[in-house]
Amino acid sequence: MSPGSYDTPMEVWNQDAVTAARQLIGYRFYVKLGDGSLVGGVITETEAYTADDAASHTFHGETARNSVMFSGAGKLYVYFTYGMHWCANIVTGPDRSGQAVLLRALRPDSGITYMRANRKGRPDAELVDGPAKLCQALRITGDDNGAEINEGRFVLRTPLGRPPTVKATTRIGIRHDQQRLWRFIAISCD
DNA sequence: ATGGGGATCGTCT
DNA sequence: GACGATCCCCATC
Repeated sequence: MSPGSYDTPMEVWNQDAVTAARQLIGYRFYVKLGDGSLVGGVITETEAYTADDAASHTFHGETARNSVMFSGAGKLYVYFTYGMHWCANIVTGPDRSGQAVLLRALRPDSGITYMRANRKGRPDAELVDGPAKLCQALRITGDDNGAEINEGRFVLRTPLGRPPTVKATTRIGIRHDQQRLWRFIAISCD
């Protein structure tokens, strides 16, 4: 695949979560600040969650918390966990199928100063190397649950360089369906 | 370098 | 009432 031939962000999130999670590695995710500047970087780690997957919030059907995952692709699903952490997902297609891609890590390329301020005292290598750290660095909270990507303050863009090599492994922190290799990690990435 | 446990509260049974 | 799609600190090697 040559530069310029990437699927658009909308084409990516309209697919099922597993396909989208793999493809999103190398895409770029940002929050737009009030002054128009971007904070974020290259997506280097994702996980897929589907409705027939016991590890997913949607496995037991629609509830108040997970309703955004059933409300159409291209939105942000943000949930609160362990009494203190936020985690962010991109809802994928098919619409209303209860699927999403957890954003687990970025390689920062914009707004480092903002991320350092939100992750005070942490070395640069630990600014956005986990799902809750990512939300902390970009100040994503429950207020952002349901936000439409590329229509408001959240920006998803195609890769700049060559597509990365991607490795699939077991997902982190789950008890059920550990045999599914639905965690995707960038090995080499431009 | 690696591993165990505490923090902390919304969500669902 | 139990447990989590986690992180951080501290102990130990």
